[in-house]
Amino acid sequence: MPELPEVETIRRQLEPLLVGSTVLDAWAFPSGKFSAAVEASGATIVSVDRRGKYLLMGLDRAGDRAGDSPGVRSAGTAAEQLIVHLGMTGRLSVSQAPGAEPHPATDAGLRGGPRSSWAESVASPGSVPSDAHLRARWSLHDGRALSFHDVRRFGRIAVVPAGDHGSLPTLAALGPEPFDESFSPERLRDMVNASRRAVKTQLLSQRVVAGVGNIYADEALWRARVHPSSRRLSRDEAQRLRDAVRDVLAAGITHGGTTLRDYRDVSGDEGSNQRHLDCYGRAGEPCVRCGDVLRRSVVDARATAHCATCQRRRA
DNA sequence: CGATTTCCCTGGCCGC
DNA sequence: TGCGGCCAGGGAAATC
Repeated sequence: MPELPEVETIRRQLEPLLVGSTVLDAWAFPSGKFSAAVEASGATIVSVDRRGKYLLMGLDRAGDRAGDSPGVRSAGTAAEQLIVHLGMTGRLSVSQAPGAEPHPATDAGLRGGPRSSWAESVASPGSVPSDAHLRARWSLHDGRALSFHDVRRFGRIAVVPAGDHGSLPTLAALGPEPFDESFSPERLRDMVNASRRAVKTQLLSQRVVAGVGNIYADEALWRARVHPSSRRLSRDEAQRLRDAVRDVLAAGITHGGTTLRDYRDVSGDEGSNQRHLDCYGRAGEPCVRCGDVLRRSVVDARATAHCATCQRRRA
């Protein structure tokens, strides 16, 4: 379940691997969610950015600006964007040098065949994505390839004119980045109090702040001592919640993301933030702050944990 | 137009 | 061992 810290971890790894690479050819799984991947063929990746949980790769094509010399092109001038949302189980990986990995169409290393040196070098079996779940593959000019695997197909791929996000309404209406100045306690309080929806629902909506999913929402609310079903925030609560959202996301990035089951980074490695969770998934266990047993509930159709003692319901 | 509901997907796990 | 049933859940579309 990649949220902002997981996507940012992936972005940081992809940036040096992909910037300057040209897509020679592309393949997509036959589904409208992924078919746009082939539209990146022929383009050069000039930047790897992130907004909320969306990965945005700037694309430029030779001949887009006939007068430009190649060296003049820079990030921010991309004509198009390749947008990838990882959904629940999406994974991106970049193959090693040409020939270092078995071809997906072969069964080498799968059943009885010799295992690749790459597969042997990694610890967890889950770090090797199954070819059955390949959803898109971009062949690069130097023989490497960028692959997108997604077991449950909740992910999504789009190629759009730069900044034209009309086909992705959540991205188009995305709230501020959590570390941006504009994500202020005042804005958080105003938006939450202007709606009658539960504060956790608002955090998950992506409109109040970008990039928070179920894990980090529970963590932030617990840390800020705000009840997930609360519908109003005091000034103090808004200040605590704003700070807590930043704190838990920053910790998530520091620890390379949270791996509960599916999440892996570009190298196939797990994150370690799951060892630092205080609330998410801990219903029935004692609150590490006060000792009361964490309660389980459902908010916005999402499993929710909270401490009834620390997180008082206001309204 | 905002709020609410439904649907998309499949592997892992549980009970029988 | 096999199998039905249930759960996880972000975002888009449909509906209220």
